[in-house]
Amino acid sequence: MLDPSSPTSGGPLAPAPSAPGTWFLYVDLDAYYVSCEVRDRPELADARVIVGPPPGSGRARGVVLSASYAARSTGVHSAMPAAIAARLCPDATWIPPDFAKYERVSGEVRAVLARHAVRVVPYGIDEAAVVSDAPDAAGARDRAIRLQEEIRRELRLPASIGVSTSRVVAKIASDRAKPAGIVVVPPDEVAAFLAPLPVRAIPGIGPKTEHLLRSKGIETVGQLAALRPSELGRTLGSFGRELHQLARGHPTEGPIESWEPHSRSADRTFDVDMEDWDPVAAAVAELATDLSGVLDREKLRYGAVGVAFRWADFSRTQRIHSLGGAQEGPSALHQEAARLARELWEVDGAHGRRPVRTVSVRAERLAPRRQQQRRLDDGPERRPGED
DNA sequence: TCTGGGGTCCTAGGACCC
DNA sequence: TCTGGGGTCCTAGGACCC
Repeated sequence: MLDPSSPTSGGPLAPAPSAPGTWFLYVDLDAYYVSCEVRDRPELADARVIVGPPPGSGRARGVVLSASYAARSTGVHSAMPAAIAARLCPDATWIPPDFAKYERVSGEVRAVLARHAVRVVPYGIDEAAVVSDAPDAAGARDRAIRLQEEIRRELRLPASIGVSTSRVVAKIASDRAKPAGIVVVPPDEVAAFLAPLPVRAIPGIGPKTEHLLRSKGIETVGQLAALRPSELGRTLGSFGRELHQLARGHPTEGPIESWEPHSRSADRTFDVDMEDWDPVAAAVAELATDLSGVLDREKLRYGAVGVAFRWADFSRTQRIHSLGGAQEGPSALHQEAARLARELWEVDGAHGRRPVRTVSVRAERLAPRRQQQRRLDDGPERRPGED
């Protein structure tokens, strides 16, 4: 339910307990997509820029992916519906996203980070934890200053950096460093640094948990620290206990482990909510084909297939089916996706009486394809010609 | 004037087995 | 004739993150 350290892509679940002298430099690129675009169009440097589907571009639905700080001053923020952003900031320059560019630049950033790191652990396209050895806080700060300067000079990108001896504290510090700053939190200052912050500053506390805590009169991390651990554990489970430790200045983090993807999915939102089965079925088939291509490229097998519908009222329903063993190739994916979608449509959607907004096809329980270890396979193997 | 696309983790109930 | 506890798998839903 509550997730203290959910990575987005390419990162491990939890970073390492620091060996003596180990510091985390948590690097967060400011307004990343916008900054990538401004790099190529310097005349927009201080302008109100929004990366997202330009209003009136034909994409009927969409959200702001990234907004420049000038645009944010009008109230625009990431994930805001594009139509609302257009009203708040009518003179914005809109730029359609170019994800290939953002991926490429992200790789360039990682290369720079690697020069200063024992290890670089990416968390999504625009964040990374740089694990670095430094004698003390001053040494770690010097390294952060050099890093930030190199990213600015060589890549023309602004970055904020949080520095501490735990990953989660470094991340929280990087948020406080925005834009383009550096915040260093030595280990003996963690509790004092966190105490005045709103509970939302902690990754894993979102709107729901914030509301729940507020209903108990808790608004700051310092107030969290003052609670009895059992109180927090009762309300928030295992996350509550970790939260309590963190609030008191003792972040608990597991070791960095090698990380493999657990699922891959493909989604499509229709321009208008669908009340007919045929276009829904066609979309499911296309998504299954796309997804199958992704799994092929990544040499992955899958052990379960899921389909989810987001309905016109924005609620979501999903169906997952376990295949009883790892499969590869498109046929099981197509077949199961079609069957599950039909079931959702007929049972949960009452044959179109609940129009569908978004369809999503997912492959789960991924495992690398293995050529040479058949004995160890725990599921049915597909042989040539079996389809 | 409404809400993308891609992910992770946790919880909980029921089935099933020993 | 009635009732254990433990473990695992499956499925659905919820919260959160970039």
